[in-house]
Amino acid sequence: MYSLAEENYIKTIFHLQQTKSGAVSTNAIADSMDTKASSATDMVQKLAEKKVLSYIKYKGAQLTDKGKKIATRIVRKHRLWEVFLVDKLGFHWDEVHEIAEQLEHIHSTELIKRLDTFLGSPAFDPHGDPIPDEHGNFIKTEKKLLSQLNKSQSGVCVGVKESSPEYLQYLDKKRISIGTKINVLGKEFFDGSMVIEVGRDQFFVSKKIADNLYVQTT
Amino acid sequence: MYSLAEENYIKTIFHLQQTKSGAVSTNAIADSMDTKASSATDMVQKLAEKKVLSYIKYKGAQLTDKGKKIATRIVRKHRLWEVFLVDKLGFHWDEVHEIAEQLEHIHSTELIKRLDTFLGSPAFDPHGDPIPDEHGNFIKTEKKLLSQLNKSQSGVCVGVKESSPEYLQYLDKKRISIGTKINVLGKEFFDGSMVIEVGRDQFFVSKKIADNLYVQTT
DNA sequence: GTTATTTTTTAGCCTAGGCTAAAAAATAGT
DNA sequence: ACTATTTTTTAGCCTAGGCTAAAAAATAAC
Repeated sequence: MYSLAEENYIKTIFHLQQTKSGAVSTNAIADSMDTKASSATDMVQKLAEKKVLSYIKYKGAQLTDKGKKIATRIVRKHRLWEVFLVDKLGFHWDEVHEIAEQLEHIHSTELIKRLDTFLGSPAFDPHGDPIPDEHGNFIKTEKKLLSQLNKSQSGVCVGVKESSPEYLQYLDKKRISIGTKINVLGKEFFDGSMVIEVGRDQFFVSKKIADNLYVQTT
Repeated sequence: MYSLAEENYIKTIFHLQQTKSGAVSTNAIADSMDTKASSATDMVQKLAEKKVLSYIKYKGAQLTDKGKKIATRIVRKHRLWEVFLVDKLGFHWDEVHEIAEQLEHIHSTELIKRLDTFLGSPAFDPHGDPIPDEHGNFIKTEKKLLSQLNKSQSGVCVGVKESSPEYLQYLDKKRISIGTKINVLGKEFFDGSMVIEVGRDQFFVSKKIADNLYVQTT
């Protein structure tokens, strides 16, 4: 059994090594956890002893298979609870992250098995992120960022990269959610901004907006 | 915000002062929490500073109104989650206590409000214990212990005093659950044992069994 | 290829919550 | 009422996880 602190470190390292390949630095861990590098070093050393990750001094940490398994279990729990909060309790997708952050640490495999069944074994969470199955397998999706599309291409919104309440509320205002079709009417190469069509509306989006929306192209 | 440890102490003290009136001793707290009296003393002193309880050295602790409010909120959460686990996820009533013990510490008033609505604002948990409302009010029930009934009296099972898996499984085997009608056919005053009728079955129960079953008499 | 700067680690300290052993207060036995 | 016993508290120590400041390694800059 792993402590709350250990689980949070494992999860953070897992997410960090998804984006950047190779070992993740103690500084990167500390930054994304709002703690100090010295604390991260301590914990990483402890987790290395427990064979959850491999760690080379001054080089960084990398989860072992054991560590990845622990991490995916936590991610699975987090995302299933998010589905519960949105689908069953009627929360809005921008409100659930913090609560799921706590729920993901409830220890009971039976609970998570039953929750999964209750929710109909969903494959994606409310933000469009895939939910790993019991064995830790993610569904592979070849999603692109909206910013990678060109003029007159189109895609269906499948998720967001950043899920801050501000961003999610922006999307809401523009009536963009999972499943929404988006047509790129124009793209400005100077700053990466776009004019897009959503339903009957046409409007301008900055590169920052387009950089954080995942779409599936057909 | 109170820490996990603090919440657990508050809850334990609340439950202890339900049964025995007056201040509860640090030893009693320690016993029912599987910890040492010295630890209980430390925590009780800390909670007294926070005005959660009043504490007189060598005399014991008593929750203040503030403390009782915190406690009932935890109890409300615990019992609502138990209803969720049984009603929605199909757990058996003897399996849910430990999981609810963890879920009761999730901090979000919005969550608990929505969970309550989702469950249809239940008044009792799966063990027959009343669920306090948002304001901390319990429904008053004048339930008796089965052992308090006499020959040819009868009652309806409304809850259990001890909820160990062993006991709950015993009740299950005998087909006794919330709502089951029980007739007392005979009572032995020497040892308090009884012969009772449940449905078509008639069988012997020891005082220990009868001492842990709450019934509502009509 | 030295020197300057940044990154990472170590050393030492702090708080929360435990524990043990000893001291002090309360209670019981005579 | 005075011991003996039990209960409760205190004192001092331990571990998990943090933090700061200093040291050490890695990287960048000439």
